[in-house]
Amino acid sequence: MKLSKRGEYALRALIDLGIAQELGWSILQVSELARKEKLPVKFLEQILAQLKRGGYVKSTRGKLGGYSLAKPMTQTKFGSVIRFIEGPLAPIKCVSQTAYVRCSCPDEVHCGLRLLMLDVRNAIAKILDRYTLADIVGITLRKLRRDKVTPLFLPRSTELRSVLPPAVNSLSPGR
Amino acid sequence: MKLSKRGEYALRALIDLGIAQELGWSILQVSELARKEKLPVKFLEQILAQLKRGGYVKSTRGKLGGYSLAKPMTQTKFGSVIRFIEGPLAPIKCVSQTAYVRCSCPDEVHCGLRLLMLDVRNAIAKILDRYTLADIVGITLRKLRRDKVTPLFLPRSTELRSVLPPAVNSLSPGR
DNA sequence: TGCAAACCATATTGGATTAGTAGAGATTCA
DNA sequence: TGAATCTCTACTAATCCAATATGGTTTGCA
Repeated sequence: MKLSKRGEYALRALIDLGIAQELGWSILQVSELARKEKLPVKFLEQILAQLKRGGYVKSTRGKLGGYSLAKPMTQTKFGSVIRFIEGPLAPIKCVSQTAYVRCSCPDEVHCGLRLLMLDVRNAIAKILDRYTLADIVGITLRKLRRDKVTPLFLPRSTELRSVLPPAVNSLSPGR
Repeated sequence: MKLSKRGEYALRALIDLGIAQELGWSILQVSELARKEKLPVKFLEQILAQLKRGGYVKSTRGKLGGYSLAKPMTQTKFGSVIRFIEGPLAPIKCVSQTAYVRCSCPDEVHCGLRLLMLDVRNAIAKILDRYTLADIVGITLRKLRRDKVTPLFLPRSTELRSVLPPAVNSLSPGR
């Protein structure tokens, strides 16, 4: 029932890009993302390239380049991303809705295991196909604000710092 | 989110042993189990040995030996078996109830991914920790009877056949 | 123009896991 | 004794995982 590191990092990156976007950053560099989440840069690079091929992020090259979200956060469902990175959500393929394969059991119709795993698959899909990046980014930001924590995307050069949205350290503190 | 073959075969074997028990067989041989489910004998042998170490089945050696369930079916929860064979149910360790490990993210409390995965973990655990072998065996048998299908554990010797419960082919046909 | 900072593409690697296979040994019943 | 069963250990081929390595190409700017 495991999410691979690749999948985990992909989701982390998307959420961070979402938070950044919400705070007014148009773009984040791989190095910045890697530093914030403490991930290996080159591995994350690969993952972002994959996410780009999947249409979840877009990139601009060259100096001042980086990655940003390719579409509205409400349109990125976690189920979709995880299926793209990891494969079907279903624990066994004979209960997958998106990648069904008949299993080796002699009588699929009366297979109790199948019934159980179908339940599990549905429970997973119900969550992952409902929540979008917008939901999680929203929740995260609300929690951060409530606890008065500043989400930090530290720029590395003074030039960049001057482009930061001025209100970063004084976001409406919530209730 | 995958269940390994090892895990799948383990659950299949337990369900079959349960069905057999319910139909009056006291014991099943590995070879018989393997034939019914079309699994590699030697691999299944290993798995059953593991299930025995976990206290889920018991064995008797020698001729006429085989495997049977070690405890009442109501006491074998699927969550327990899967944890034993496969490890924690949680997609990432920082949301595992039984095998928590802190993850590498900088701020666990405000991690949106964690929140999402916690939801997934709970949904999985809710199902797998609720259903017992008794439930699934019961459901399977009801379905088989309703459709008038005979669950076959064909004995290979005539000696054994004479010990079969006589009512196998005339189980109460259900509604 | 040149250079540094970014993304892009492909190959390689070490380790772990998966899904078995192989073979000899121990136990039991007839 | 012999056949049928479980038991134990070792081995393996293939795949996947999580990176790492290397060398590109593109772009902004001094």
